[in-house]
Amino acid sequence: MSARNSADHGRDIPEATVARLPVYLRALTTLADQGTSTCSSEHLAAAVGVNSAKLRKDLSYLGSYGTRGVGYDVAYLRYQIAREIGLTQDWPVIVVGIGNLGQALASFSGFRSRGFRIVALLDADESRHGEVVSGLPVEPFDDLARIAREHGVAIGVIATPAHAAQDVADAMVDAGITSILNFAPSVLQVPEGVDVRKVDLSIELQILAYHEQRKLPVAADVDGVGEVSA
Amino acid sequence: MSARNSADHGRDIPEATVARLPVYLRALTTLADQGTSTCSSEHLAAAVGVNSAKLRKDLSYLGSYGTRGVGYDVAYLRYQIAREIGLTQDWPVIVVGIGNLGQALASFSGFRSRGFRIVALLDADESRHGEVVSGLPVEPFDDLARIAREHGVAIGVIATPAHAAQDVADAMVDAGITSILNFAPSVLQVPEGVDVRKVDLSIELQILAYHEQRKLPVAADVDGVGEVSA
DNA sequence: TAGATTGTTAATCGATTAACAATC
DNA sequence: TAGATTGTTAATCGATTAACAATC
Repeated sequence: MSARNSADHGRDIPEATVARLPVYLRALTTLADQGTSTCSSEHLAAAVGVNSAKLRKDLSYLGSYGTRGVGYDVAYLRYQIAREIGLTQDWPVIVVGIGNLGQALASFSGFRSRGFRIVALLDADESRHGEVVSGLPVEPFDDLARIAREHGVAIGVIATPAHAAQDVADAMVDAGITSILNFAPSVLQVPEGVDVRKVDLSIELQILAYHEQRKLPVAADVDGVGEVSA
Repeated sequence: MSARNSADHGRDIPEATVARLPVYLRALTTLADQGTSTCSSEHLAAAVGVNSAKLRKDLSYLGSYGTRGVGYDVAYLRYQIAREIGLTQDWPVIVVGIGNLGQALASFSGFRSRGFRIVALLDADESRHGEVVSGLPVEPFDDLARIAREHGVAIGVIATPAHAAQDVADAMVDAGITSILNFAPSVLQVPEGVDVRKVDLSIELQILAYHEQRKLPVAADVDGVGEVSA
Protein backbone atom coordinates (compact mmCIF):
# COMPACT_ATOMS: atom_id res chain seq x y z
CA MET A 1 0.00 0.00 0.00
CA SER A 2 2.86 2.42 0.69
CA ALA A 3 3.83 4.10 -2.57
CA ARG A 4 7.59 3.87 -2.23
CA ASN A 5 9.39 4.64 -5.44
CA SER A 6 12.98 5.32 -6.38
CA ALA A 7 12.60 9.06 -5.80
CA ASP A 8 11.99 8.37 -2.11
CA HIS A 9 15.55 7.25 -1.54
CA GLY A 10 17.44 9.42 0.83
CA ARG A 11 14.40 10.41 2.85
CA ASP A 12 13.38 9.17 6.27
CA ILE A 13 16.43 7.11 7.03
CA PRO A 14 16.08 5.80 10.60
CA GLU A 15 18.47 7.33 13.13
CA ALA A 16 19.95 3.96 14.02
CA THR A 17 20.80 3.47 10.36
CA VAL A 18 22.28 6.96 9.98
CA ALA A 19 24.59 6.25 12.91
CA ARG A 20 25.89 3.10 11.20
CA LEU A 21 26.46 4.52 7.72
CA PRO A 22 29.79 6.13 8.70
CA VAL A 23 30.91 2.78 10.07
CA TYR A 24 30.09 1.05 6.81
CA LEU A 25 31.83 3.83 4.94
CA ARG A 26 35.02 3.34 6.90
CA ALA A 27 34.98 -0.42 6.37
CA LEU A 28 34.48 0.07 2.63
CA THR A 29 37.42 2.46 2.54
CA THR A 30 39.56 -0.15 4.23
CA LEU A 31 38.42 -2.77 1.72
CA ALA A 32 39.12 -0.43 -1.18
CA ASP A 33 42.60 0.28 0.19
CA GLN A 34 43.21 -3.46 0.32
CA GLY A 35 42.27 -3.74 -3.34
CA THR A 36 38.97 -5.52 -2.76
CA SER A 37 36.55 -4.50 -5.50
CA THR A 38 33.46 -6.52 -4.53
CA CYS A 39 32.04 -7.72 -1.24
CA SER A 40 28.94 -9.47 0.03
CA SER A 41 26.70 -8.18 2.81
CA GLU A 42 27.94 -11.12 4.87
CA HIS A 43 31.57 -10.04 4.43
CA LEU A 44 30.99 -6.36 5.10
CA ALA A 45 28.75 -7.11 8.08
CA ALA A 46 31.45 -9.31 9.60
CA ALA A 47 34.00 -6.51 9.17
CA VAL A 48 31.90 -4.05 11.14
CA GLY A 49 30.43 -6.53 13.59
CA VAL A 50 26.75 -6.40 12.69
CA ASN A 51 24.15 -8.84 11.49
CA SER A 52 24.13 -9.08 7.69
CA ALA A 53 20.34 -8.69 7.57
CA LYS A 54 20.68 -5.42 9.42
CA LEU A 55 23.33 -4.24 6.99
CA ARG A 56 21.16 -5.07 3.98
CA LYS A 57 18.17 -3.38 5.56
CA ASP A 58 20.26 -0.29 6.29
CA LEU A 59 21.53 -0.15 2.72
CA SER A 60 18.02 -0.64 1.36
CA TYR A 61 17.09 2.80 2.73
CA LEU A 62 19.62 4.34 0.34
CA GLY A 63 18.60 2.40 -2.74
CA SER A 64 19.44 -0.84 -4.52
CA TYR A 65 23.14 -0.62 -4.99
CA GLY A 66 23.97 -4.32 -4.84
CA THR A 67 23.74 -7.12 -7.39
CA ARG A 68 21.91 -10.29 -6.40
CA GLY A 69 24.12 -13.32 -6.54
CA VAL A 70 27.22 -11.12 -6.62
CA GLY A 71 27.31 -8.56 -3.80
CA TYR A 72 28.28 -4.89 -3.72
CA ASP A 73 30.83 -3.00 -5.77
CA VAL A 74 33.04 -1.53 -3.04
CA ALA A 75 33.88 1.76 -4.77
CA TYR A 76 30.32 2.35 -5.93
CA LEU A 77 28.69 1.60 -2.58
CA ARG A 78 31.27 3.71 -0.85
CA TYR A 79 30.48 6.66 -3.06
CA GLN A 80 26.74 6.25 -2.55
CA ILE A 81 27.08 6.21 1.23
CA ALA A 82 29.44 9.19 1.18
CA ARG A 83 26.96 11.10 -0.94
CA GLU A 84 24.09 10.16 1.34
CA ILE A 85 25.93 11.38 4.44
CA GLY A 86 27.00 14.53 2.64
CA LEU A 87 30.72 13.81 2.57
CA THR A 88 31.09 14.65 -1.08
CA GLN A 89 31.10 18.24 0.05
CA ASP A 90 33.47 20.08 2.35
CA TRP A 91 32.31 20.99 5.86
CA PRO A 92 34.05 23.93 7.53
CA VAL A 93 34.19 23.42 11.31
CA ILE A 94 35.20 25.66 14.20
CA VAL A 95 36.51 24.48 17.54
CA VAL A 96 35.92 26.54 20.67
CA GLY A 97 38.11 25.82 23.68
CA ILE A 98 41.80 25.09 23.11
CA GLY A 99 42.64 23.09 26.19
CA ASN A 100 44.15 19.62 25.96
CA LEU A 101 41.09 18.23 24.26
CA GLY A 102 40.72 21.14 21.86
CA GLN A 103 44.34 20.76 20.84
CA ALA A 104 43.86 17.04 20.32
CA LEU A 105 40.86 17.77 18.10
CA ALA A 106 42.76 20.46 16.18
CA SER A 107 45.54 18.03 15.39
CA PHE A 108 43.30 15.08 14.62
CA SER A 109 43.93 14.10 11.02
CA GLY A 110 40.84 11.95 10.78
CA PHE A 111 38.60 14.98 10.30
CA ARG A 112 40.32 16.35 7.24
CA SER A 113 40.29 13.06 5.37
CA ARG A 114 36.53 12.80 5.81
CA GLY A 115 35.52 16.16 4.42
CA PHE A 116 35.73 18.17 7.64
CA ARG A 117 38.05 21.15 7.64
CA ILE A 118 38.80 23.01 10.85
CA VAL A 119 38.81 26.64 9.77
CA ALA A 120 39.28 28.32 13.15
CA LEU A 121 40.24 27.71 16.77
CA LEU A 122 38.69 30.03 19.34
CA ASP A 123 39.33 30.59 23.00
CA ALA A 124 38.13 33.16 25.51
CA ASP A 125 41.55 33.33 27.17
CA GLU A 126 43.32 36.40 25.78
CA SER A 127 46.73 35.05 26.67
CA ARG A 128 46.23 32.26 24.13
CA HIS A 129 45.30 34.52 21.24
CA GLY A 130 47.75 34.42 18.38
CA GLU A 131 49.25 31.15 19.55
CA VAL A 132 49.43 28.70 16.65
CA VAL A 133 48.00 25.22 17.17
CA SER A 134 48.24 22.70 14.35
CA GLY A 135 48.81 25.47 11.88
CA LEU A 136 45.90 27.64 12.96
CA PRO A 137 46.05 30.75 15.15
CA VAL A 138 43.94 30.82 18.30
CA GLU A 139 41.40 33.61 17.84
CA PRO A 140 39.17 35.52 20.30
CA PHE A 141 35.89 33.88 21.21
CA ASP A 142 34.17 37.21 20.59
CA ASP A 143 34.99 36.92 16.89
CA LEU A 144 32.90 33.74 16.60
CA ALA A 145 30.03 35.27 14.64
CA ARG A 146 32.29 37.00 12.15
CA ILE A 147 34.47 33.94 11.61
CA ALA A 148 31.52 31.57 11.32
CA ARG A 149 29.84 33.75 8.71
CA GLU A 150 33.04 34.33 6.74
CA HIS A 151 33.66 30.63 6.38
CA GLY A 152 30.05 29.53 6.14
CA VAL A 153 30.47 27.33 9.20
CA ALA A 154 27.50 25.07 9.96
CA ILE A 155 29.19 22.77 12.48
CA GLY A 156 30.75 23.86 15.75
CA VAL A 157 32.69 21.83 18.30
CA ILE A 158 32.62 22.75 21.99
CA ALA A 159 35.72 21.69 23.92
CA THR A 160 35.44 24.10 26.84
CA PRO A 161 34.90 23.42 30.54
CA ALA A 162 31.28 22.63 31.44
CA HIS A 163 30.55 26.05 32.91
CA ALA A 164 31.28 27.81 29.63
CA ALA A 165 29.50 25.40 27.32
CA GLN A 166 26.02 26.95 27.34
CA ASP A 167 27.38 30.42 26.56
CA VAL A 168 29.40 28.99 23.71
CA ALA A 169 26.36 27.15 22.39
CA ASP A 170 24.27 30.33 22.56
CA ALA A 171 26.93 32.25 20.65
CA MET A 172 27.15 29.48 18.05
CA VAL A 173 23.40 29.50 17.55
CA ASP A 174 23.47 33.29 17.21
CA ALA A 175 26.19 32.92 14.60
CA GLY A 176 23.97 30.66 12.52
CA ILE A 177 25.57 27.36 13.46
CA THR A 178 22.96 24.59 13.42
CA SER A 179 25.00 21.52 14.36
CA ILE A 180 27.01 21.25 17.55
CA LEU A 181 29.33 18.54 18.78
CA ASN A 182 29.63 18.98 22.54
CA PHE A 183 32.54 17.53 24.50
CA ALA A 184 31.76 19.51 27.64
CA PRO A 185 30.01 17.51 30.37
CA SER A 186 26.86 19.60 30.38
CA VAL A 187 23.39 19.47 28.89
CA LEU A 188 22.89 22.19 26.30
CA GLN A 189 19.62 24.01 25.73
CA VAL A 190 19.28 24.95 22.06
CA PRO A 191 16.38 26.06 19.90
CA GLU A 192 14.54 23.65 17.64
CA GLY A 193 16.35 23.04 14.40
CA VAL A 194 19.76 22.92 16.04
CA ASP A 195 21.27 19.44 16.38
CA VAL A 196 23.49 18.64 19.32
CA ARG A 197 25.52 15.51 19.70
CA LYS A 198 27.39 14.84 22.88
CA VAL A 199 30.61 12.99 23.51
CA ASP A 200 31.09 12.40 27.19
CA LEU A 201 34.19 10.55 28.25
CA SER A 202 33.24 9.91 31.84
CA ILE A 203 29.74 8.75 30.92
CA GLU A 204 31.29 6.14 28.64
CA LEU A 205 33.49 4.96 31.50
CA GLN A 206 30.51 4.88 33.84
CA ILE A 207 28.57 2.67 31.46
CA LEU A 208 31.55 0.30 31.31
CA ALA A 209 31.82 0.37 35.10
CA TYR A 210 28.17 -0.61 35.45
CA HIS A 211 28.69 -3.73 33.35
CA GLU A 212 32.06 -4.43 34.92
CA GLN A 213 30.49 -4.36 38.36
CA ARG A 214 28.02 -7.07 37.32
CA LYS A 215 30.80 -9.31 36.05
CA LEU A 216 32.85 -9.45 39.22
CA PRO A 217 30.47 -10.63 41.95
CA VAL A 218 29.67 -14.31 42.18
CA ALA A 219 26.67 -15.41 40.15
CA ALA A 220 24.69 -16.60 43.19
CA ASP A 221 21.43 -14.69 43.67
CA VAL A 222 22.14 -13.50 47.15
CA ASP A 223 22.07 -10.01 48.58
CA GLY A 224 25.71 -10.46 49.57
CA VAL A 225 28.36 -7.77 49.72
CA GLY A 226 29.85 -8.73 46.38
CA GLU A 227 33.11 -6.98 47.17
CA VAL A 228 36.42 -8.58 46.35
CA SER A 229 39.33 -7.91 48.64
CA ALA A 230 41.79 -5.49 47.08
CA MET B 1 2.46 -13.02 36.53
CA SER B 2 6.10 -11.92 36.72
CA ALA B 3 7.28 -12.36 40.31
CA ARG B 4 9.20 -9.12 40.70
CA ASN B 5 10.16 -8.41 44.26
CA SER B 6 12.47 -5.94 45.93
CA ALA B 7 15.44 -8.30 45.72
CA ASP B 8 15.23 -8.05 41.91
CA HIS B 9 16.33 -4.46 41.93
CA GLY B 10 19.58 -3.90 40.17
CA ARG B 11 19.09 -6.73 37.71
CA ASP B 12 18.16 -6.54 34.06
CA ILE B 13 18.30 -2.80 33.69
CA PRO B 14 17.75 -1.99 30.00
CA GLU B 15 20.80 -0.69 28.14
CA ALA B 16 19.05 2.54 27.22
CA THR B 17 18.42 3.16 30.91
CA VAL B 18 21.98 2.31 31.92
CA ALA B 19 23.25 4.89 29.42
CA ARG B 20 21.09 7.58 31.03
CA LEU B 21 21.89 6.88 34.67
CA PRO B 22 25.22 8.76 34.53
CA VAL B 23 23.37 11.74 33.07
CA TYR B 24 20.89 11.74 35.93
CA LEU B 25 23.74 11.37 38.36
CA ARG B 26 25.50 14.44 37.00
CA ALA B 27 22.30 16.50 37.12
CA LEU B 28 21.71 15.44 40.73
CA THR B 29 25.27 16.44 41.63
CA THR B 30 24.64 19.87 40.13
CA LEU B 31 21.40 20.20 42.09
CA ALA B 32 23.13 19.13 45.30
CA ASP B 33 25.89 21.68 44.70
CA GLN B 34 23.22 24.34 44.31
CA GLY B 35 21.77 23.38 47.67
CA THR B 36 18.62 21.76 46.28
CA SER B 37 17.57 18.95 48.60
CA THR B 38 14.43 17.70 46.85
CA CYS B 39 13.29 17.56 43.26
CA SER B 40 10.40 16.18 41.25
CA SER B 41 10.77 13.91 38.23
CA GLU B 42 9.48 16.81 36.15
CA HIS B 43 12.24 19.07 37.40
CA LEU B 44 15.05 16.56 37.00
CA ALA B 45 13.78 15.48 33.60
CA ALA B 46 13.78 19.08 32.39
CA ALA B 47 17.36 19.50 33.60
CA VAL B 48 18.60 16.56 31.53
CA GLY B 49 16.24 17.06 28.60
CA VAL B 50 14.14 13.89 28.79
CA ASN B 51 10.48 13.06 29.21
CA SER B 52 9.55 12.80 32.88
CA ALA B 53 7.76 9.51 32.31
CA LYS B 54 10.95 8.07 30.90
CA LEU B 55 12.89 9.31 33.91
CA ARG B 56 10.44 7.73 36.35
CA LYS B 57 10.48 4.47 34.40
CA ASP B 58 14.28 4.49 34.40
CA LEU B 59 14.41 5.07 38.16
CA SER B 60 11.82 2.38 38.75
CA TYR B 61 14.35 -0.22 37.59
CA LEU B 62 16.52 0.70 40.57
CA GLY B 63 13.80 0.69 43.20
CA SER B 64 11.29 3.04 44.75
CA TYR B 65 13.42 5.89 45.92
CA GLY B 66 10.88 8.70 45.57
CA THR B 67 8.00 9.89 47.73
CA ARG B 68 4.60 10.33 46.09
CA GLY B 69 3.36 13.86 46.31
CA VAL B 70 6.84 15.07 47.22
CA GLY B 71 9.51 13.94 44.76
CA TYR B 72 13.02 12.64 45.25
CA ASP B 73 15.59 13.42 47.91
CA VAL B 74 18.52 14.63 45.83
CA ALA B 75 21.31 13.25 48.01
CA TYR B 76 19.61 9.90 48.53
CA LEU B 77 18.75 9.35 44.87
CA ARG B 78 22.24 10.42 43.88
CA TYR B 79 23.76 7.85 46.20
CA GLN B 80 21.46 5.10 44.94
CA ILE B 81 22.34 5.76 41.31
CA ALA B 82 26.05 5.97 42.11
CA ARG B 83 25.82 2.65 43.91
CA GLU B 84 23.92 1.08 41.03
CA ILE B 85 26.53 2.17 38.49
CA GLY B 86 29.33 1.07 40.75
CA LEU B 87 30.79 4.49 41.47
CA THR B 88 30.97 3.94 45.18
CA GLN B 89 34.10 1.98 44.44
CA ASP B 90 37.35 3.08 42.84
CA TRP B 91 38.13 1.97 39.26
CA PRO B 92 41.79 1.85 38.28
CA VAL B 93 42.18 2.63 34.57
CA ILE B 94 45.11 2.46 32.17
CA VAL B 95 45.50 4.53 29.04
CA VAL B 96 47.47 3.19 26.08
CA GLY B 97 48.67 5.69 23.47
CA ILE B 98 50.01 9.04 24.68
CA GLY B 99 49.41 11.18 21.61
CA ASN B 100 47.40 14.39 21.79
CA LEU B 101 44.25 12.53 22.72
CA GLY B 102 45.95 10.31 25.28
CA GLN B 103 47.44 13.39 26.94
CA ALA B 104 44.06 15.07 26.98
CA LEU B 105 42.59 11.99 28.64
CA ALA B 106 45.44 11.81 31.15
CA SER B 107 44.84 15.39 32.22
CA PHE B 108 41.06 15.17 32.24
CA SER B 109 39.94 15.87 35.78
CA GLY B 110 36.42 14.57 35.21
CA PHE B 111 37.56 10.97 35.55
CA ARG B 112 39.03 11.26 39.00
CA SER B 113 36.01 12.95 40.49
CA ARG B 114 33.80 10.09 39.33
CA GLY B 115 35.72 7.22 40.83
CA PHE B 116 38.06 6.55 37.93
CA ARG B 117 41.75 6.71 38.65
CA ILE B 118 44.29 6.57 35.86
CA VAL B 119 47.03 4.38 37.28
CA ALA B 120 49.30 4.14 34.24
CA LEU B 121 50.04 5.63 30.84
CA LEU B 122 51.56 3.29 28.26
CA ASP B 123 53.07 3.86 24.86
CA ALA B 124 54.97 1.66 22.43
CA ASP B 125 57.31 4.51 21.50
CA GLU B 126 60.53 4.04 23.51
CA SER B 127 61.49 7.69 23.16
CA ARG B 128 58.46 8.63 25.26
CA HIS B 129 59.23 6.27 28.13
CA GLY B 130 59.92 8.04 31.38
CA GLU B 131 58.32 11.26 30.19
CA VAL B 132 55.89 12.52 32.81
CA VAL B 133 52.37 13.41 31.68
CA SER B 134 49.92 14.78 34.22
CA GLY B 135 52.03 13.41 37.02
CA LEU B 136 52.37 9.89 35.62
CA PRO B 137 55.41 8.44 33.83
CA VAL B 138 54.90 7.00 30.36
CA GLU B 139 55.67 3.30 30.59
CA PRO B 140 56.45 0.63 27.98
CA PHE B 141 53.50 -1.01 26.29
CA ASP B 142 55.13 -4.38 26.90
CA ASP B 143 54.63 -3.90 30.63
CA LEU B 144 50.85 -3.80 30.20
CA ALA B 145 50.12 -7.22 31.70
CA ARG B 146 52.30 -6.62 34.75
CA ILE B 147 50.91 -3.15 35.39
CA ALA B 148 47.31 -4.20 34.85
CA ARG B 149 47.67 -7.09 37.29
CA GLU B 150 49.52 -5.04 39.89
CA HIS B 151 46.79 -2.43 40.00
CA GLY B 152 43.84 -4.75 39.43
CA VAL B 153 42.89 -2.84 36.30
CA ALA B 154 39.57 -3.88 34.75
CA ILE B 155 39.12 -0.93 32.40
CA GLY B 156 41.49 0.05 29.61
CA VAL B 157 41.41 3.04 27.29
CA ILE B 158 42.82 2.82 23.76
CA ALA B 159 44.03 6.14 22.37
CA THR B 160 46.40 4.83 19.72
CA PRO B 161 46.25 5.14 15.94
CA ALA B 162 43.81 2.76 14.26
CA HIS B 163 46.46 0.35 13.03
CA ALA B 164 47.66 -0.41 16.56
CA ALA B 165 44.26 -0.70 18.23
CA GLN B 166 43.61 -4.41 17.70
CA ASP B 167 47.03 -5.38 19.07
CA VAL B 168 46.43 -3.21 22.10
CA ALA B 169 43.01 -4.75 22.62
CA ASP B 170 44.47 -8.24 22.36
CA ALA B 171 47.12 -7.38 24.95
CA MET B 172 44.50 -5.87 27.24
CA VAL B 173 42.35 -8.98 27.01
CA ASP B 174 45.40 -11.15 27.74
CA ALA B 175 46.10 -8.99 30.77
CA GLY B 176 42.63 -9.69 32.15
CA ILE B 177 41.03 -6.40 31.20
CA THR B 178 37.35 -6.93 30.45
CA SER B 179 36.15 -3.42 29.63
CA ILE B 180 37.66 -1.31 26.88
CA LEU B 181 36.97 2.27 25.84
CA ASN B 182 38.21 2.63 22.28
CA PHE B 183 39.02 6.02 20.77
CA ALA B 184 40.80 4.55 17.76
CA PRO B 185 38.75 4.56 14.56
CA SER B 186 38.71 0.80 14.14
CA VAL B 187 36.39 -2.08 14.93
CA LEU B 188 37.83 -4.32 17.64
CA GLN B 189 37.40 -8.07 17.75
CA VAL B 190 37.24 -9.25 21.36
CA PRO B 191 36.14 -12.47 23.03
CA GLU B 192 32.74 -12.80 24.64
CA GLY B 193 32.62 -11.30 28.10
CA VAL B 194 34.72 -8.29 27.13
CA ASP B 195 32.79 -5.04 26.74
CA VAL B 196 33.92 -2.48 24.22
CA ARG B 197 32.59 1.03 23.93
CA LYS B 198 33.69 3.22 21.10
CA VAL B 199 34.07 6.97 20.91
CA ASP B 200 34.57 8.06 17.35
CA LEU B 201 34.97 11.75 16.72
CA SER B 202 34.63 11.70 12.97
CA ILE B 203 31.59 9.45 13.08
CA GLU B 204 29.88 11.98 15.33
CA LEU B 205 30.69 14.74 12.86
CA GLN B 206 29.43 12.60 9.99
CA ILE B 207 26.10 12.05 11.73
CA LEU B 208 25.80 15.81 12.20
CA ALA B 209 26.73 16.37 8.56
CA TYR B 210 23.99 14.02 7.43
CA HIS B 211 21.34 16.02 9.27
CA GLU B 212 22.92 19.32 8.31
CA GLN B 213 22.77 18.35 4.65
CA ARG B 214 19.02 17.79 4.93
CA LYS B 215 18.50 21.21 6.46
CA LEU B 216 20.10 23.25 3.73
CA PRO B 217 18.39 22.25 0.49
CA VAL B 218 14.98 23.72 -0.29
CA ALA B 219 12.04 21.68 0.94
CA ALA B 220 10.63 21.06 -2.54
CA ASP B 221 10.42 17.37 -3.43
CA VAL B 222 12.44 17.57 -6.59
CA ASP B 223 15.48 15.60 -7.63
CA GLY B 224 17.37 18.86 -7.95
CA VAL B 225 21.04 19.40 -7.30
CA GLY B 226 20.48 20.84 -3.86
CA GLU B 227 23.86 22.54 -3.86
CA VAL B 228 24.25 26.07 -2.59
CA SER B 229 26.86 28.26 -4.20
CA ALA B 230 29.90 28.67 -1.98
C1' DT C 1 20.68 -24.07 -15.38
C1' DA C 2 22.49 -24.13 -10.42
C1' DG C 3 24.42 -21.46 -6.90
C1' DA C 4 24.80 -17.27 -4.64
C1' DT C 5 23.26 -13.21 -2.69
C1' DT C 6 20.29 -9.25 -2.56
C1' DG C 7 16.17 -6.66 -1.11
C1' DT C 8 11.99 -7.13 1.45
C1' DT C 9 8.59 -9.08 4.39
C1' DA C 10 6.84 -10.06 8.69
C1' DA C 11 7.62 -11.52 13.26
C1' DT C 12 9.88 -10.24 17.38
C1' DC C 13 12.05 -7.52 20.54
C1' DG C 14 13.07 -3.39 23.13
C1' DA C 15 12.27 1.55 24.14
C1' DT C 16 9.20 5.40 24.68
C1' DT C 17 5.34 7.72 26.43
C1' DA C 18 0.56 8.99 27.89
C1' DA C 19 -2.39 8.06 31.34
C1' DC C 20 -3.71 7.09 35.90
C1' DA C 21 -4.26 4.52 40.27
C1' DA C 22 -1.68 4.62 44.42
C1' DT C 23 -0.33 7.32 48.05
C1' DC C 24 2.30 10.88 50.41
C1' DT D 1 -9.03 16.44 53.18
C1' DA D 2 -7.10 18.40 48.67
C1' DG D 3 -3.19 18.77 45.88
C1' DA D 4 0.88 16.85 44.20
C1' DT D 5 3.71 13.44 42.45
C1' DT D 6 5.30 8.78 42.17
C1' DG D 7 5.44 4.08 40.20
C1' DT D 8 3.25 1.20 36.86
C1' DT D 9 0.35 -0.16 33.14
C1' DA D 10 -0.58 -0.58 28.50
C1' DA D 11 -0.44 1.35 24.04
C1' DT D 12 2.62 2.86 20.59
C1' DC D 13 6.64 3.37 18.21
C1' DG D 14 11.04 2.09 16.27
C1' DA D 15 14.82 -1.30 15.64
C1' DT D 16 16.36 -5.96 14.91
C1' DT D 17 16.45 -10.23 12.67
C1' DA D 18 15.13 -14.70 10.45
C1' DA D 19 13.41 -16.20 6.42
C1' DC D 20 12.74 -16.26 1.62
C1' DA D 21 11.20 -14.76 -2.99
C1' DA D 22 13.47 -12.28 -6.54
C1' DT D 23 17.09 -12.38 -9.57
C1' DC D 24 21.89 -12.02 -11.04
